[in-house]
Amino acid sequence: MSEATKRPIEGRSGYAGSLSMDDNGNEVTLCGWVHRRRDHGGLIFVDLRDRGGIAQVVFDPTHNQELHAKAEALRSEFVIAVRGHVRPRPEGMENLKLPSGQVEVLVDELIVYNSATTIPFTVEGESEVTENLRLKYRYLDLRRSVVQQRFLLRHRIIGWIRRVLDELAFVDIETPVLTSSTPEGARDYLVPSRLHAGKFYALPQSPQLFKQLLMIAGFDRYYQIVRCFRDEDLRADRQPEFTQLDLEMSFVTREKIFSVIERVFALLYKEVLGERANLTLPQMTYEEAMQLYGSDKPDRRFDLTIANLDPLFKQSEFKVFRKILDDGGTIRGFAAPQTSSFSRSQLDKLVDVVKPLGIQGVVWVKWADGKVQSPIAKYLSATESKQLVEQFKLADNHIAIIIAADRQLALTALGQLRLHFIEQLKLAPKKAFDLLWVTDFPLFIKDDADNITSSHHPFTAPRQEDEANILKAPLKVTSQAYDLVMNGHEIGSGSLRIHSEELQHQVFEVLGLSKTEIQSRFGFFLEALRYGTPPHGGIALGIDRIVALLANCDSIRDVIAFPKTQSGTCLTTNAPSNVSAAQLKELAIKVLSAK
RNA sequence: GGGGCGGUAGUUAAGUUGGUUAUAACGCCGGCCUGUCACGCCGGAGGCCGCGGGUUCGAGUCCCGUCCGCCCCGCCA
Repeated sequence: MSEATKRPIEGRSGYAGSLSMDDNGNEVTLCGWVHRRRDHGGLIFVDLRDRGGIAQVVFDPTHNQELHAKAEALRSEFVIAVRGHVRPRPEGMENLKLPSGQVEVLVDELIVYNSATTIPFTVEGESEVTENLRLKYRYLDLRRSVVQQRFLLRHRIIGWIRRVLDELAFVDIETPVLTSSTPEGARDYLVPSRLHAGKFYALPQSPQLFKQLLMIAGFDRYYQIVRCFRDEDLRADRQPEFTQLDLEMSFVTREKIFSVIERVFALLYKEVLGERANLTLPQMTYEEAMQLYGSDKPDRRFDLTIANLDPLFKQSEFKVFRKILDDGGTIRGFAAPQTSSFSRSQLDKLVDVVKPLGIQGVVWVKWADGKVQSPIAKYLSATESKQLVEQFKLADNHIAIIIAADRQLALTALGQLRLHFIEQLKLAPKKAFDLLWVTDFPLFIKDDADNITSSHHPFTAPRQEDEANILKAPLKVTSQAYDLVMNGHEIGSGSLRIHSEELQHQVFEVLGLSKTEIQSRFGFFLEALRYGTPPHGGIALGIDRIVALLANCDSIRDVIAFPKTQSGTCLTTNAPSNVSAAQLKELAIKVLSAK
């Protein structure tokens, strides 16, 4: 038994990373992991790591022979505590890379709480380890400083959100996780009910109806940072369970809701950028966004906006373009600086991205050596070429992409190509973050099977002037829905809600629900609307996406402690897993096939 | 459901037209070293080349299937 274990160390005096000259001469106790050991035969240096960072601790045989011998057995990731005195490093031996690099701790006591076998990958730095290994050993991955920083940021972001909303008199209320299926469009996760054989709970895709009921109850301002579930295929920005800031307000205008969110983001910007941001975010209608960016979530950090070329080609001799126009189609395009040089065939290939959309007529035009180069160059008149160059302000070696097609198709395709070119040409964004509101979405859209569905969700209010047209011309109705868009990602979505039973019933009718269906699924809600429902509205923000963007991560997996893989499994725990026959029997469930 | 990329020591990668004993770096183990901080020097161990089949005298390499991971389309308001 060493001296140390006879006199147990009682708690740490602080975090390793925060040691500085202010602690000079003080006795400190540090607890953590052996980050690295440098054994000089004589002196042994150990980088002790904890949540706060790293401090160098020194074992000197001339100071304590026994302790030095003990330190020789230390290895990476051993869990230790040391007590010792802080002293300045010798002249010229300071480590400027380390915040605590001015000082070190000469150790008087050492406890080894636990050894560690060689870990699968190093905790040090931003080592490139494949993600499946990182996820299998996520608890080791989470020891790494860069990874830890993201979760500390996430914690601070959520802290700011709660403080702002608390200040604005919002009430945090929890809603059920075991609930009934609500029509958010996505597939539900189902939970079998043991007490009601054959019946299922659904995990919430959002607490939509509950928060509206809370408005009817009179809470006036509600929020919740809440887990939501959607059983759909995964992506870099989509996980089956994700965290939402869900909020709802009564007696409110759209602008009031915007201002609450803008206040939140002012603080988040300050947290991340250290600067106070503009409190009023720009707004753009859905229509404008589609026209200029070919997307309802425009990435305005880049120019390359889409232009309408109909007037230019109105009188064109080029039959292909003329025919499209005569058939009620449109000709649109955007221009891009060609930062790297692409050959004809490379340009042809770049444009292939939109083939799956069914676009045939994608045409590139390159301005080089004072003339227009393009597969269709010979069909264009001199005036048309000249106007094209002028309209797009084409400088040398710039390119323009033109699509002639049905309006919706042309815009969506150009929107995709625009993003594709930004990526391929490695264009630099104009700023780090761009936030805006996209407003005035259509209330309904047609799906592939030509059915009418809600473009937001069925509880979204139409514009007041459109209310009368709901049943007559539903597809022409504009909603009071809005999205919050950051750097081309939808990070929030909300609306003013319907608060009249009659209107709500009409919307269900438009969606093709029968009277019985409406009654059985939403009867409770329609009834609730009868008992004095205030006008209300709200929004839900995707916390994972926001944190990922602010932390400059490519995937929301990087800001979720234990995320799922693309096939929905958890590599740390191996979920989902088999259950016993007894469990299934209890739930009255028979599994038809299993892998 | 579909398209693309990847899987080789503990880790990250290289591995040519199929050809002797599958390389390197880091890590690991042992030795030496009193001012290092990516410590240094010397030595050593370490392989189901994702898995299964096929072609071949011979497969990490070619073919088929399959599993896992990632990106995307569909899907997800």
